[in-house]
Amino acid sequence: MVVTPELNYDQLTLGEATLIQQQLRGHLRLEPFQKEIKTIAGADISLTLYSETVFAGLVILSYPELQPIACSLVQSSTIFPYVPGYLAFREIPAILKAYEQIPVKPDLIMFDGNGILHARRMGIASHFGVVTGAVTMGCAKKKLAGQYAEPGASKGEYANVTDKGEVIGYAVRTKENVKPVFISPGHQMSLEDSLAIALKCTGKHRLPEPTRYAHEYVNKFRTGEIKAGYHDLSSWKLF
DNA sequence: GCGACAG
DNA sequence: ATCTTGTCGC
Repeated sequence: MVVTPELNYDQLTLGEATLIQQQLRGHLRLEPFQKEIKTIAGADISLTLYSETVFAGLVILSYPELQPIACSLVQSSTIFPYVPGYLAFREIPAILKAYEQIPVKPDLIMFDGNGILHARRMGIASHFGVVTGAVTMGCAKKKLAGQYAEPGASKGEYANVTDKGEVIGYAVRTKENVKPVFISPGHQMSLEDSLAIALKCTGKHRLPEPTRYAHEYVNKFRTGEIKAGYHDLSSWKLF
């Protein structure tokens, strides 16, 4: 873990936020992930237009089955604006609350955003990983930084995303004839790990199962279909 | 100055 | 991100 003042992110200036990102970058670890993966979580937030209310959540899936087994939902608020490159300061406080509420932490977390595929190599997935010590990776729907050549149209094809001469992630075709998603390691895993895991989490949709379910659940949470708290989603299957 | 720009 | 209907394509 790392020294982080209070998460007074709401009061930070972009200059201060940049300094925090540069400091956190010094703690990034991208060594290959060794252990066996048994659970993987998807993290995401849902917002209401013109409101500072944030509906955050994580959905834990079994791996490699990719079946939802639990979810943690929390309502929070933020006044930090959305600024490309600083998404972490707007979403992490809320996601952290939902994460702390989980009794048994997942082996790794996939975020709806980037890991090191970021101008300063400190996207939301990397930021959360360094702050909590968790194993993380990113999966964004649009390119934030770098350049890439359009990958082949078949599912599973991919292309490197490079920036200043280094590979910082991949543009991955998770479904035939659909726009690619952008994969990158967040913390405690290698570039290759992130790509391999993303491909194994691909189902019938463009978004990998972890983030797809996370998006679905936080949205149901925002509309009132599901209540806040930690919910076990698999016990009923035992009967 | 110009273009790019996760959610 | 969110507000929204039908519609084209696999």
